[in-house]
Amino acid sequence: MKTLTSGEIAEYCDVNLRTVIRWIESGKLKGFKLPGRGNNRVLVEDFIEFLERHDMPIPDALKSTANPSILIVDDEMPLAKSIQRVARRAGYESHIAIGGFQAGIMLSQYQPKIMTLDLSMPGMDGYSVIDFTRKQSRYKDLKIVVISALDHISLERALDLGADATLQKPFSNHDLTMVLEQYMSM
Amino acid sequence: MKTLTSGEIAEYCDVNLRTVIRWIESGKLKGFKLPGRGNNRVLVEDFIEFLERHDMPIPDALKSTANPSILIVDDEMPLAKSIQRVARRAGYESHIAIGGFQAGIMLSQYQPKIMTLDLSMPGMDGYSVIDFTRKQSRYKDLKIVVISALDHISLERALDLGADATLQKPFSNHDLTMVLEQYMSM
DNA sequence: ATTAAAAATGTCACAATTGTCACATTTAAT
DNA sequence: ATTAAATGTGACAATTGTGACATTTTTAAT
Repeated sequence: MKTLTSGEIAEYCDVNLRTVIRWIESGKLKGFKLPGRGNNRVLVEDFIEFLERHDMPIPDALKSTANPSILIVDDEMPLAKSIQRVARRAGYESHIAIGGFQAGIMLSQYQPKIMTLDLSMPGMDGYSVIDFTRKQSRYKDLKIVVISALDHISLERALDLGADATLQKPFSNHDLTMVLEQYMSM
Repeated sequence: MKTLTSGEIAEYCDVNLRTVIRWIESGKLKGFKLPGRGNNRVLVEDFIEFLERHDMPIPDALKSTANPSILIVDDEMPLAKSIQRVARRAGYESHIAIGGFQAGIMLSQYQPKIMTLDLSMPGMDGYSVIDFTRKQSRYKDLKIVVISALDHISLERALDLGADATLQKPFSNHDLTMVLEQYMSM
């Protein structure tokens, strides 16, 4: 639960400390007060939300602290491993989730930049995963890469629900690398 | 009677340890001292009361105590709703997750005190959910109540994997209430 | 364009709170 | 029992909040 002081925010925004305090007092910037004399603290996420709401630039120092990772959701271990190999060769850290439950837990745990999702997992509705994720504002920046052997119509539907890209099986390592690189650099 | 050290509180509040000790000394935060040199300890409930009194954010890890809730994992909406009714009558807040992915996300989001889990969900391996959850230290205090129409052997296996209680379908509202009350009061 | 009023931001000094540091001591872990 | 990690303390440094007022920027009307 990282927080920022009014002074730090003042510096980030290149603005006077007095002004930051006024933003907080007027409710424009959500914050809370320490019990002492009421020194202000702001959650980083609230500050970022504030910056985005006002189209203000986000300081590099606040852009996702952890090194960005990829979450591979697939119940076929060999395929998952293969995707992981490609990711590693491209220089990215990744984690494998077998099944929906693990995927949900690991998604919130690792806050990955990209989630690759196998649509044709037995007994797991990939569409609802996409749909549910997209309705959570917390994951609005997550890139969803759908992987599937299904037909064109199915991939289209995934895109409609909010997937960012699709890869039809079988796909080349090169294609996968391209997609990963594209989104990891965003 | 879980307690927190001054250091843990400092971390939760993203504040210096010195400051936490001052809060305690000035009576703003209720605590007590160990016999040794007087190292400080604070009851979780006192800490939460303190946070609420000052409109400070409550760390995820403490949500299960601050706002105890029940996560109902079931893909049969009628049954899920019925469990929710029982929970509400007993005075507990609850959320329904349809499918494993939602369950995973909502588990980390709400940090519930209890998770009811339908073992016989099509295409979702309830056992692996139990197993995976139990291996995460984060959820070591989560109570897992398995609900199923399966035979005794299956329920036994769930317990072996780490479930805390089982309810065989059909179950009475009374039995469910008993189980919920037992764990919610822990 | 010009101008005046309104709103937002900056300045300054002082007091209160919070952070830092080194070191002794206690807890926790092995 | 031994060792590593966490905690308490005092003195002092740095940051922060506040009120009153000066400046700047925005808005609206002419």
